[in-house]
Amino acid sequence: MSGFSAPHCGSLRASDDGREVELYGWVARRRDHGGVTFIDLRDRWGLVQVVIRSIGETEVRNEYVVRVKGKVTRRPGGSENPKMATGEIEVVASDLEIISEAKTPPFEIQDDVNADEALRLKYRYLDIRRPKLAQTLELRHRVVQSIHRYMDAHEFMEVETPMLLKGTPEGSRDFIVPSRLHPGEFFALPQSPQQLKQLLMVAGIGRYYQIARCLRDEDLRADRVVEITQLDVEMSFCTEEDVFTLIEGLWSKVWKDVLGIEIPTPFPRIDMQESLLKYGTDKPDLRYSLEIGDVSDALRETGATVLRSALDAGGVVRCFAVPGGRDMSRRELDELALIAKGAGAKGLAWIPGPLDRHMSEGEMAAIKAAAGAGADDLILVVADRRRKAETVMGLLRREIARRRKLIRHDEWNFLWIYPMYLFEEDDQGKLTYGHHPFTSPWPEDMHLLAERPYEVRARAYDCVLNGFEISGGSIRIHQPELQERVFEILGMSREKIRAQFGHLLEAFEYGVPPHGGIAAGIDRLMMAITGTDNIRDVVAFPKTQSHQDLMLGAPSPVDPAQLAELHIQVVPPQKAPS
RNA sequence: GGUCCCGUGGUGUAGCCUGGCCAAACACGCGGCCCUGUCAAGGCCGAGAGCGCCGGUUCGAAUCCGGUCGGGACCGCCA
Repeated sequence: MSGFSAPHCGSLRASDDGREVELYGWVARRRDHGGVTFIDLRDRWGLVQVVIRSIGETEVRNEYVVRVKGKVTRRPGGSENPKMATGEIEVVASDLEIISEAKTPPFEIQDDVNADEALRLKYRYLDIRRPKLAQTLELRHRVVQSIHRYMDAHEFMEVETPMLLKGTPEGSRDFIVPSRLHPGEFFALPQSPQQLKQLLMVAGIGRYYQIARCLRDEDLRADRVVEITQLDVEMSFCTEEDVFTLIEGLWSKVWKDVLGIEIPTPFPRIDMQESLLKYGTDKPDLRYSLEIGDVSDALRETGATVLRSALDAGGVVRCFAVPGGRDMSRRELDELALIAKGAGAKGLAWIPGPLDRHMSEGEMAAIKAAAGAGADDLILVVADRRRKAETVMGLLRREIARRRKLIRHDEWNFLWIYPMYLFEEDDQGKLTYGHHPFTSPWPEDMHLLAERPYEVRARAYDCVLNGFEISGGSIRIHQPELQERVFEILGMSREKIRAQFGHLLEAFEYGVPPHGGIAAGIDRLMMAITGTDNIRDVVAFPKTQSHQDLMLGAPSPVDPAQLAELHIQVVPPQKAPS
């Protein structure tokens, strides 16, 4: 018998009683009682207890790989272990062979051990032996399989797109790959198959999907990795309502398949601007309320100079109530202020607090009303430029929810951010696109394009789950005249457009169907499903914040000959004089 | 590009603020011995770090200061 046909350690049950088996696995734990020794044998499917009595020397240690022959037996009455899935039975060994010995691992292979993450990443193959991580990977597999079944059932065709693409100066920074055959020229790795999927629509595929790897050379966060996996979808002759229905159906199916849970559809929709105002983010977590209010107008004449000066500079004053927050210590408030300052705020005010005596009764009442504050509540107040105030309030709102345990953890809170807006203001106050330059405006807002572009709604949408942006997309522009107008408003030159999007625009001259789509980040989806706030928990081999693979030791220098072949010369960074 | 947090045996922590009582403590793990029903097995014994690295202050540094490396969180960035 080989290990392939052998039963799994973790799969044995009382119904296997009496069965002669051969098991392969790792020694998870050993309990030596002198005359009898118990071994918990582990494989991907779980643990089973092996009983060893008088079969000679059994010098097995933790993490040894062994083969055990024996008989599945019901445990003696009273010695069943209800904490183990295999706890009703045990395997009485008749033979044990050590296949491979093992050094003591650098950390204990146990779910509750909280070893340093760098160490876990270096020995990721040991980390994955921990049942929790192995189960997360399996869950991820089942989610992806469910997605494939659903997309296939709806007649979407999976088409693979190239990994070596043309670079784009727009959007995220590209990872580039040198061309050996074309000195000085480079490919770019895909940030997403965006243009290719639109070309597939021109090609008449109609319904396309792909579970695609995408790479973005940007600085990392707790919910961002360099190499992301996304479900990429595009379809022809569709409206946003079709996309909503498709994706709501998809998540319903996945939740039912994988978690056995019915989720209610359709999902609620929230206007992007409303989300930024009320929740301080474009991906609100509505498993807790803590709604933010604006009190800018009520404080125009206030005597509280810190607030007044922010307003005079064109900023806003925002606030929200911390339920029962009057019990917060000065120390805790200082910590919150530190968080606010860390996010770039000038400061944090609270009521009741030192600012009270500079404000009129009317102003205080307005703030209490806007925050919806009760008698025991404390109100947090931030005054700053609008975007900064939103960021800071969003951050504080999340922090308060965590600290005061206001999150309803049993809830799956799906929602659409819709509508979004076609244009945004960049740091220099210049107009730029909100989603991407092919996003279609709302037909009824066309008259605003020239005069009030910021008010033009976009046929773009994000799907948010428990505060994670799990997908986003849009209906694309397919009319050349409209596309040209949008480029014009964005101030893009004809040459720039030709160089970057020429192939797409040319394709559109050969009969383009109206089309739209969406991309869903599988990594963030898995974060929401598993309830982790660390994206590395749902990736088999993640990189660090500084893009390093601690296990492989990548990136690493390459041989000069290899560089020469690629016509590349390395210029070491200049160390700045200190 | 910026701000902040962390770095003590194999692992996780305590000690650091308020320098000497620390040739560093506790738990787990590891090694040996005992033990026929444990399952975080138990009992006894034992080994294992000079406190990420470099430099400074001091009679004296894990503890204070500067730099540096590594990890993490956040702002910017991520169409």
